[in-house]
Amino acid sequence: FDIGTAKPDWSERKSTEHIGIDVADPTERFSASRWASMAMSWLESHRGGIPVIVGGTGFYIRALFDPLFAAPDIDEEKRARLEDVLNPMSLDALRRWCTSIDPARAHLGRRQLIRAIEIAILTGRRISDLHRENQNTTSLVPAYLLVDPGTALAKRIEHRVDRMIESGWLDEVRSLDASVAANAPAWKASGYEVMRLVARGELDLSAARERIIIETRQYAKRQRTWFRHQLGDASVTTIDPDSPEAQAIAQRWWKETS
RNA sequence: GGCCAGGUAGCUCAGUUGGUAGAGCAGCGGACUGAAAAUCCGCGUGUCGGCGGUUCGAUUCCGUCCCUGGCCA
Repeated sequence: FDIGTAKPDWSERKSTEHIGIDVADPTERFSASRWASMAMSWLESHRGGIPVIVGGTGFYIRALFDPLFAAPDIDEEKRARLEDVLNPMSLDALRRWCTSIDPARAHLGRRQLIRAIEIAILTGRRISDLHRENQNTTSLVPAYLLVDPGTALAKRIEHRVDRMIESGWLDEVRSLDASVAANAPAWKASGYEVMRLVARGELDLSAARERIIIETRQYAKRQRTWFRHQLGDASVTTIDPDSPEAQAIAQRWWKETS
């Protein structure tokens, strides 16, 4: 999963050391806390410079500076058995169940409802309580640089998708489809499931292109909403990369944070 | 030029036996504590193609014109 995930290419990796690429198998279930603990160990083993953490997944980055509660130990076998019961359930049914055991989480999405029910049943504790009692802290203080080209974003997304297609995305997906389990979590990455339909001859490329552009735009919209509301009182500097002042603002931000 | 089918939300369409209309998608806003490029929640006034006519009342019926597609010349 290289092309559609926009991994930095070899020349970029040569000019700047990149850490944290290809750290999980496509079939693995990953998590924000796993990423945060990996990231913490990378930071500790690279003292000396100022690390720049780059990416669009606010939840993962925040988990590093505002640590998640310590997960209670859960018997994996019991969890698997419970999921066999939960997975086939309708959204409404999950919501009703969650309303009765952890109502503070009942307004969230399917994935989150399942987790809330699992934690409550398998540990006897509510996530909302664990969250409130969370004592985990870190001395790291982030300074965010939010890069948002505003209305120009739509055009940039189109170009980005076109470049991926030109770079052989379809061939990549064809070979992944032959080697990676169809339900592997990595297929959830934007565009991959749509491209897989093209690879299987179930959708034509131009329809897929439109679909992927829309998916990406919708993801970007969610990112904007997330960064607008979920960063608390962290320091955030915003730049429009197309604006003439962008570089100067970024340099000032860099100086102030270092 | 003739005949037929259409013209309703940004797009694809439904609908109103005459009382000014609603779905999906897109878009916008929001939620978010171990699958987050994920998972969810909320938001629908638009000359119902134009102009006339009938009617208390027309997007709906009638006439006419314009546009699109198909068939025939």
